[in-house]
Amino acid sequence: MSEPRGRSTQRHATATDVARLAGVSQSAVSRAFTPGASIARETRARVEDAARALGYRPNAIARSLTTRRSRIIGVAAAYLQNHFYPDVLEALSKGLQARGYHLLLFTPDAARDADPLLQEVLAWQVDALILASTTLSSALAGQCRAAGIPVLLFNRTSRHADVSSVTGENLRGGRLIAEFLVAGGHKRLAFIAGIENSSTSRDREAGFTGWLAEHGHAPPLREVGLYDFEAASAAARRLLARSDRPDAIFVANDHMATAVSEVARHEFGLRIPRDLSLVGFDDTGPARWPSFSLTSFAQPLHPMVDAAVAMVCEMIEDPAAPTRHQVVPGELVVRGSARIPPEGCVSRGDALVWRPVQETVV
Amino acid sequence: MSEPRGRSTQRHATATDVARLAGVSQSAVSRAFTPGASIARETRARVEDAARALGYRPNAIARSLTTRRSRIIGVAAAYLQNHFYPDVLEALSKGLQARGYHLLLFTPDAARDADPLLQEVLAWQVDALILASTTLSSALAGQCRAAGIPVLLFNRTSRHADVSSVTGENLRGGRLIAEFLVAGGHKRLAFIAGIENSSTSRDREAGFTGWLAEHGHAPPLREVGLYDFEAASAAARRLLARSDRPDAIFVANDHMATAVSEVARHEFGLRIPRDLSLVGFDDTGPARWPSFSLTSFAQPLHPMVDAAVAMVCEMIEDPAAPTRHQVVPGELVVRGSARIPPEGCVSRGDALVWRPVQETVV
DNA sequence: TTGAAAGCGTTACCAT
DNA sequence: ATGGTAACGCTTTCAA
Repeated sequence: MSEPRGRSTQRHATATDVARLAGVSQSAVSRAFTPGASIARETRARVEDAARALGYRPNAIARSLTTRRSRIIGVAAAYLQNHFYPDVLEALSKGLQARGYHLLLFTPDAARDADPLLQEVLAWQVDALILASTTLSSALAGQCRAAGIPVLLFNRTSRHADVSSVTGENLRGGRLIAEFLVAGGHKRLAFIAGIENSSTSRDREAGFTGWLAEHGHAPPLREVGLYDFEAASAAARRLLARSDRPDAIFVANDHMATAVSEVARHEFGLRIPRDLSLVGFDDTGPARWPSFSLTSFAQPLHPMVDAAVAMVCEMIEDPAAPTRHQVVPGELVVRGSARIPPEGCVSRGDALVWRPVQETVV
Repeated sequence: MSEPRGRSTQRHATATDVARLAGVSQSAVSRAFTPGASIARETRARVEDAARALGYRPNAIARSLTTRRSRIIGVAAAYLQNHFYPDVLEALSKGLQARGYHLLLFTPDAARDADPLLQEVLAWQVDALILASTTLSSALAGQCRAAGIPVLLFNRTSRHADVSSVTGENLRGGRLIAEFLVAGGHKRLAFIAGIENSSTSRDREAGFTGWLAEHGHAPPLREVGLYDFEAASAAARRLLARSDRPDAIFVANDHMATAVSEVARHEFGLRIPRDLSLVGFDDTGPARWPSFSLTSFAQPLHPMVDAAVAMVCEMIEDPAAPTRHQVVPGELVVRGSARIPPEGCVSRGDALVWRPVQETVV
């Protein structure tokens, strides 16, 4: 071991090493690894041989420094307990990897405030940032935009900052669910919200209560479940312990809806949907299992992720592009957790969905 | 906009800009942002003011290039459907972020083979790689080690490559479950494996069948569930349709165990644990909900993640450190999905765990 | 098509 | 304690 400075015996081969071995210039090596570059067929072959021999791979970090594009996309995610997000993360990662991007994970720590997270995001020169966390203040989004980093909100929007977003049909879903429950003959409706100031929960609620109000129904009872399993369980307990217990609950997402289902059946001995109808939102994970068989407004994963990938790439290509709010259509998937109205169900693929004869358009 | 070349109006401030404004050298700026550097209190203050004024943050990419440490840790994850992994990912990310590392996500695509993934991992100069995917061949681990990158296997081991790992007590868990089921008076046992050649499934099975053999019991029936919800459901159907239907099934993880529970109750009308006992492994997610109330050998998330974080950091500090296989102790959490033996249950915290009077040591 | 050379934004090593 | 300067490994002009 006569190496004077290497901390590891394994010194990575660099483009210069390859150039020396191939008998070409270092620039030629760079060209050999640049898709559209002008290089002679034979030169490329020589470089490739040498590279193989040395186990050379272009250093992505160095490349990022010169190209000023990191090909890294930051993703701030939390609440991975909610099954929707891991699925999103996996699909996003695959989609972006196919386009040569990688996801750098930022996990907001409730203990620390958002600022250090912002600093880290900025430090890493991410090409874009995807916010898939309801928790994170929209302030972060605004600051990144201000710093010139394209930001995409996934499954949420922001009314303060002017930031692009991909969401499901939160408003329409809420309306449809109201109509569905009323058509099912329910008399005492309730809503369990997620986090109060999250756009997703607000929109779903607005659709729900909006439709009810427009059609002369009493406003629903209301509790807050904070998108959390335990908090949603507690909300359910409060609701179900009332003397005027609701006969139908719309829960702002499936994750909380499964909690409500558990409490209703196992703690209150209620039969679903005989004693209580339950409708969720997302149509993911355990909600589909027979034990829950949840009627739920679907947020179609792949269309949403595809839209997100396309938008992110577009924003990177053209940072000046105008903000867009893409809403991906879903449908109300009917299963066994809520009483089924006499009319309006049509089978679609392997699922049953509900389509009111004449949907009231907002 | 007279800027001739900027693609974005927002050009990031560099250390040179800050130096100019603060009236110091660029080296001084670097020192101001380097924790242990020797710099006068007053100089640092001047630099900090200037930095604040310009919105300056050291460029992590450039830093990585000179320090030859990216402070990025690659994590290859898949099967995020299994609730255990999202939890792991979130905890790992938090733990590493606290130590100044970030996770770069690599999602193996079943369609492509592992080689491009390796190339990408290498290109990114990750400081270490955590493999938290049962799918990925251990070949990847070996190649990374060969390239001088510290590799840590999480929730799996490899017998081919000489790679460090953090796992739960797969072997002991399997043995304990065998003992538990026999003590519960079950006569016809079955095992549902994950992926055949995954160390995790193999070890759990080896513990299970090993104990049975040592104590003169017939070998269990066996099916393969591939760690997949649908495949596990199918395995359960095959098992439960037999004329000599098992009276207890040990399923290699909770994710599959919930599938088995669904099939047993909803398709076969079996009552659990009266007609069938079920034991899983992991003690995560839906398994804890009343609907499943799964008896399961716990893999304690935080101890495992803490161990992983510590080991990764250690490996980065000292790449020559010997391989270590850390086994994090767990215990058999007793709930309602399996008949409870007359003796051996002790309450521990808010859970009931099973401790045979005199555990047979391997 | 090719090679030389100038960055990219840092850190690290020198002298001072 | 400080400033000058040489890397780090690459892409990208610019001439040839």
